[in-house]
Amino acid sequence: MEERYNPGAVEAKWQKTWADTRAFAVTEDGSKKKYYLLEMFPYPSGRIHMGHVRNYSIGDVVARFKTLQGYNVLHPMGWDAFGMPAENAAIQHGTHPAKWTYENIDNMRSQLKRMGFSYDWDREFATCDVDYYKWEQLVFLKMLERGLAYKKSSSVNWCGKCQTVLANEQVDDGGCWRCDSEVEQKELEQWFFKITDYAEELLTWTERLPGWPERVLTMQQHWIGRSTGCEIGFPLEGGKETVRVFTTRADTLYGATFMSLAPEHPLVERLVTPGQREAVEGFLSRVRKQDKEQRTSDELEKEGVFTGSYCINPVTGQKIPVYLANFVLLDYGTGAVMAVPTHDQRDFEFARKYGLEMRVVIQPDGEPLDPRTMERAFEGSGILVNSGPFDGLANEEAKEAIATQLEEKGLGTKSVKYRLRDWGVSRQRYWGTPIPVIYCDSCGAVPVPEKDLPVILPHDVAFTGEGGSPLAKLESFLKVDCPRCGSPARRETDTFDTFVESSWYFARYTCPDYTGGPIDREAARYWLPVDQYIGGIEHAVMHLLYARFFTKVLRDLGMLDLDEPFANLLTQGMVCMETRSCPTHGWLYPEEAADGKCAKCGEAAVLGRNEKMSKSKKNVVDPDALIASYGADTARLFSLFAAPPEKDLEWNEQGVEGCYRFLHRVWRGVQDNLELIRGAEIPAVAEGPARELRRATHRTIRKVTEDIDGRFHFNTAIASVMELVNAIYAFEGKPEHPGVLREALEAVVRLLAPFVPHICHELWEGLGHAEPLAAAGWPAWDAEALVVDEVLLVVQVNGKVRGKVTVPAGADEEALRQAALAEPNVARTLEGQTVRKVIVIPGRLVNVVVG
RNA sequence: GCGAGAGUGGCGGAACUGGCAGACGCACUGGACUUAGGAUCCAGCGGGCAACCGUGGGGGUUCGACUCCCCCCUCUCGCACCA
Repeated sequence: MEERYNPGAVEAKWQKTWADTRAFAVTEDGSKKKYYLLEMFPYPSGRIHMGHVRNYSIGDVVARFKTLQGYNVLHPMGWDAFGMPAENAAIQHGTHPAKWTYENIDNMRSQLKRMGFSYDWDREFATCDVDYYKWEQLVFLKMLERGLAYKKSSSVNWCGKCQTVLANEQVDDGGCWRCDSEVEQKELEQWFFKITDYAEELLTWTERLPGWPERVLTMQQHWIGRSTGCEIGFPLEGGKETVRVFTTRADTLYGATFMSLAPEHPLVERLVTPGQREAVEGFLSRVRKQDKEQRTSDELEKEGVFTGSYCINPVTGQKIPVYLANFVLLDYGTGAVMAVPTHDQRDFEFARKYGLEMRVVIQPDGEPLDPRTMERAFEGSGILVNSGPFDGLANEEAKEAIATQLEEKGLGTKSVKYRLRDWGVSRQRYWGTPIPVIYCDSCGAVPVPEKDLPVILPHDVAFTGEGGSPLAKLESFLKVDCPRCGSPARRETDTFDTFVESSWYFARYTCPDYTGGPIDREAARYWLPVDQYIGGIEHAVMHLLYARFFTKVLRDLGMLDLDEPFANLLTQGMVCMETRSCPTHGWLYPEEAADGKCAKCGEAAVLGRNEKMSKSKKNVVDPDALIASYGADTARLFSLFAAPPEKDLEWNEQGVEGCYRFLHRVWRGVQDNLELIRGAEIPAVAEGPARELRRATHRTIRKVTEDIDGRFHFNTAIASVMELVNAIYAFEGKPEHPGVLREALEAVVRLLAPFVPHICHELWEGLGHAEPLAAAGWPAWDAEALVVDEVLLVVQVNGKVRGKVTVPAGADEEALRQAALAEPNVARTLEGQTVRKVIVIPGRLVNVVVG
């Protein structure tokens, strides 16, 4: 063991040992309790960033802790490798997406290895490996058989100049990010997964996931958005057809004075009268120019147009006009809304704008409502009026009564609707899993037969960023014989949304080399569910909901015996950092403004807020530089110590110094006492300072154990070890109890091992242990050493601290009361006052109430 | 706009079920050691002379509120084709 702490040498030594011995490779072992720890796998963007360092440091603490506790821990790592950035790199720099991706993976793998994370690298895979995505194609075919995958028309962002589909992210302020021309909405036939079939199960299971943060479950519940209501048919005037609407407010039916349809509603074409055609066309072309972001956010001006047609309110018999409205969505409910302007704010604004009739049907207590003077819709509860036989009913009761009568008369049905929409998985892009379907002029869409899988993503294509997917231009890929009739046909050129790959990778880690199907049920039965899943809060809804959905699909396809994939979830906060900018040169990297001035012009740099690290804002910290100057252990320690995992982490370089200093301090503490403590025995009984140190040692063991296990309060766990180290330094110079000192130092090394594994393994070896630290297991605390004789009692008068008094540990309430009242400062405060009440909380405080 | 969170010294944070607000670390100040110190060790460190005042702002519940309730402000995340 070297005299001075040299992280570079220590870390290289242990990383080599771990790699050579495949220290973290695991297999199914029925004799041990399993623990599956998973962090969300990274997208191979090129280099790891501080968000990765933090995420994977958090996971590694838990993995190493559980391993030390004796669990058989599966801790895998891989790559979420399909996606847009690879294709963009190809368009901009001519690098093939595969080359770009695999090179990035090589890079990032070595960076992760340099961090000393305890991964079973034998299980590594990338989702762009054929051996991964071919199984996804198989799952798709099974879903197709079951009707869980289907095709329908849906709109996409379309740049007419580039002749290509744009992601929402590629639309800047309504314009194409590459050519800035106006983006339009275009209807395309696309593949969907029927996640709505699972809406009810996904919702009810949110009640059975106690290991998930409440806020994530709440967000998912709202996303699924179950609402009970009723579907009502409004007959078209002079026709046989009815327009079906869904409403949760059947109680307001008598106040429905017009109807709003989604612009994409299938009846639109038939409803438009010749006189209104021009107005409707104009409206539709404006709506098409609003991208999805705008349509779904409510920032845009409520706008609509009259179709020229009318339908009949089924209970009043009144003829009501049918409008198209930009805020009505085809995907939700029936795509048609009965409009009640007096009791719905959106309908109110719409009616005022177009001068439509308003009728009050619910009266609140007090001021009667008058449609002529109302300033906004009344959405509260009240008593029904103008509602025929239902007048006088409370509106909540009327919901049920009206719905029941509609059912009896065959005019409507009670029903449940969800806000959740089916999952569109088609992407008009190259770098993704090819969708295994063939189109034949006579047979239609034909699934690729299982024996013909995989449909391999071809390598040699041209990337221009224009004219749609490169696959569509590759004859050798496109041209194929129809598997059903043998006549010339063409392949599907769309690829899957990359969320599909990340919806089942956790299951593939249990059997990455399995060739009999997507998942080896035996391996999956042993390892799944994931005991602890860790990742960014930004995935609270979409990724986590899709993964839950996919698990249930795989279960129903007989591929997996599991209802929910993740038993416990930890969502970590963002890593942020201050931004700096120069009035003339814009954003500056930290090193370009080291002295508070712009390195280019000397102008004072403007210090911005803490923001999520991003290349565009130039507020990034390169983990490599950090590791080079301080080592991986310091980088890990800081990212864990600076904030609790679920909080956003604000980066500041000075805190890193403190962690580095602490590790030096630990090293010296061991090094300076090596001679003294060699072979020293831990005494059964100790007195005075030695007893205090033993108590501190065991208190720290308990604290760290409880902080890691389930609570994930790593920052306080580390703080408590720092306190123990301070106690050890204070104890030095009292060499009469070397055994107590040895016990304390060894506790520090063992407790820190999950956080800073390299230095701890080295120190453990230096302490003369033949067995590696991993074999020593996790330390237990000795309840006997924790016993205290005296406790400090806080004495308050009217809730304000007036004194403190030391009392025997087991003193009864009366003794505490006496001791409190006798405390000199308390007694002085109480002079001349009447004591009304004395509240005694044993072991904590006494509050004397006077007045 | 809708949904979900967060806000505590100069800074990051602690206070677990309502019970000493500010643990631990950074920064800063002083001291020791030293040829030297940007190393190390020790000590101090919310504001105020004090009574007291202090957990984003305002109200409430309670013997007692950072913690519970109501209103408001600010910031962060998500909003279905970024992953």
